[in-house]
Amino acid sequence: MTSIKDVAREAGVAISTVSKVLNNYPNVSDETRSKVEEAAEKLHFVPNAAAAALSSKQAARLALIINPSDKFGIGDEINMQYLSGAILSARNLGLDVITLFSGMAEERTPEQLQQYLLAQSITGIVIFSLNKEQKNLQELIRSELFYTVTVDAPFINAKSSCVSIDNAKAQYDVALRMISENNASKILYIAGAPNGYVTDERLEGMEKLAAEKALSMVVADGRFSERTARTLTGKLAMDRDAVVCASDMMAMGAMRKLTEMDIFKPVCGFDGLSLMGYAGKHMYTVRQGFENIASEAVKECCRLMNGGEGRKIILPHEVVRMEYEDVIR
Amino acid sequence: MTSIKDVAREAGVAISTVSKVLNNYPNVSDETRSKVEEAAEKLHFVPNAAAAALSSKQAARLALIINPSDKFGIGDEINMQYLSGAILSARNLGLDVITLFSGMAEERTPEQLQQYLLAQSITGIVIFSLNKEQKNLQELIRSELFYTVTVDAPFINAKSSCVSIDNAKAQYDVALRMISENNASKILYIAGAPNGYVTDERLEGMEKLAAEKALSMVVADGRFSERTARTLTGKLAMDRDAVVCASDMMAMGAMRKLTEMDIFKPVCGFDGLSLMGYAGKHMYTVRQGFENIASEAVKECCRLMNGGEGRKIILPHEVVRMEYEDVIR
DNA sequence: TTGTAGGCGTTATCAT
DNA sequence: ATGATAACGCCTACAA
Repeated sequence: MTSIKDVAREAGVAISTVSKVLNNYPNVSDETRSKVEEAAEKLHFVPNAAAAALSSKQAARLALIINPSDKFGIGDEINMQYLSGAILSARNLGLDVITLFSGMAEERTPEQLQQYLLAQSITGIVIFSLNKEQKNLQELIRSELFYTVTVDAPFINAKSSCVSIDNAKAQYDVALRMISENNASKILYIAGAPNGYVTDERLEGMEKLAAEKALSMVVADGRFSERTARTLTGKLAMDRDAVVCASDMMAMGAMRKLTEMDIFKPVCGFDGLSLMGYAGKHMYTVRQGFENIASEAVKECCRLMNGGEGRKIILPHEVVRMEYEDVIR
Repeated sequence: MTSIKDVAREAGVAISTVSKVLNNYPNVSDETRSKVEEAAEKLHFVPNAAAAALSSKQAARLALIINPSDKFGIGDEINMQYLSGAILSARNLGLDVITLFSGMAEERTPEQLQQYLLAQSITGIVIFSLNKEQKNLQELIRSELFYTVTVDAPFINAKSSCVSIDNAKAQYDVALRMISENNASKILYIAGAPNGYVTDERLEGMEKLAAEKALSMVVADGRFSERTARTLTGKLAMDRDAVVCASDMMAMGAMRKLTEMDIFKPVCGFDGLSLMGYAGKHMYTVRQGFENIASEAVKECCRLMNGGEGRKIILPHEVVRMEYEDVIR
């Protein structure tokens, strides 16, 4: 492993000079600079990240914490996009990244978690889909020991920002679209889980729509569960015109139940999962740009690390209809 | 950040003594040991990974390279499980991990890739679902600069092992099960992509079955594409008794086409995606334990790093039928 | 059994 | 503009 020392010898200069060249410091003659660059090139020099980190040149490390819902399955599409967007963005910003699953975070005490992250030289954390039950992570955010960015959870302080789409607006938009096209006025709204921060926001959007359009609305707690949504649909959808669901998985459950009952009522979802294309019912849903969200979250974390203030970032969403032909490859 | 120095002061011993205790060296009195352990506990001491790495105690770093097929979608379930299994396993072994997407690897020259990995102090690499077109990664393996483990690709040398299920056997097993239950003798086999290493193995298993059971078999190249499988089914399935697909996505395409044509023929897939539960046709498929595979791959990489020989590891598979009730939550 | 001291590869401060 | 040199936190002979 060739080190800065070898480069210095090869170029016939001091170690510190090499360091200056490598880090683009001023006060280095062009001549010396090119000499050093040549030597580095020739020896295939690669700076040692660990050593650089040790000597205070903290190449900031980010921890990405993703939240696989229960076991794995259809919804992982979302996490994969989060990861992809975040990792790519981090590389562009020259940030080192480690990936963690939220389980690892909640399994240990807040202190252990902190220490672990410190030991890993973590300076920033991006948490995807934090929910109200993850107390450890929340405490971590509040401790302000690290710069944190939460996706879909409203935590803001001096060292933390949050990013998400406008969930209320999105829920309003997608429901409005479906209701208008189908002349529906009696709605079953299957909400998300009480422990989800987006649940309230989406419900709020729905209530606004109901008020504006004088809709009759029944609200049920679907817990983001396909099975629960299916049951609820069986019980509550009979006298309704349409079913609005706070997630695609629940929309799938609702639609399936309706099909089983051999009646058709329009259903809409939320997230834009490919799975929706398989339903064959042209359901409207909200497409969130997960990769973009993750990318922005990482950038925001970077901004915080550079002294920026914590803030709330709202990203765009889009109402779409998922067709089989569009989702298959 | 509390360091080994603080622990030493707190325990009233020398730094080196603390180090010895922490690294389980012999020749430390029980008394001193417990004194140090107490101090470490009290101060929430966690060794600094970067520093440890610097001073020859190379806490090996692993790079996980995952291969998102084209864009994101249903199949990401697999990659998430790979990631989860690998990250968990790595943590248990005390390995540091970075996650990369294969795109990043193929975008740069082999040299750039090497340099990047060296700069990151990577010593081991686990590559999931490598295919024949990824020349950069293949060159990386052959260079023997790093210890590598490939999943589902047959690369073995002094510093690399491979792990996978027995694809031939698995294809044989699942097809046999379906064929027996349906008394099928004229088969359409929709194979995977020519650039996939598992494609040939699975075909081989299928050919063995065809020979043994004297089946009439038509083989088509489905390229692991749902759309292609759909087209092929339309063209070739008419006079067949059953359709065997080398992937679940293709099985979905085949089944959908058959449904559209309003005829029923048994179809089986390969992988065990949750999506199969939504088909409502009780298709057989092969469940691979992706988490377990990833976990074993990481362990194997660790073994290589400790001087083990490169080898081939075969993990178990299981023929299952995916039911809606089993996959939903 | 315990402590001392040198070194890992960089960066940063301060002379020169 | 350049070069010594002291950290950074830890490991490891080697000395006591």
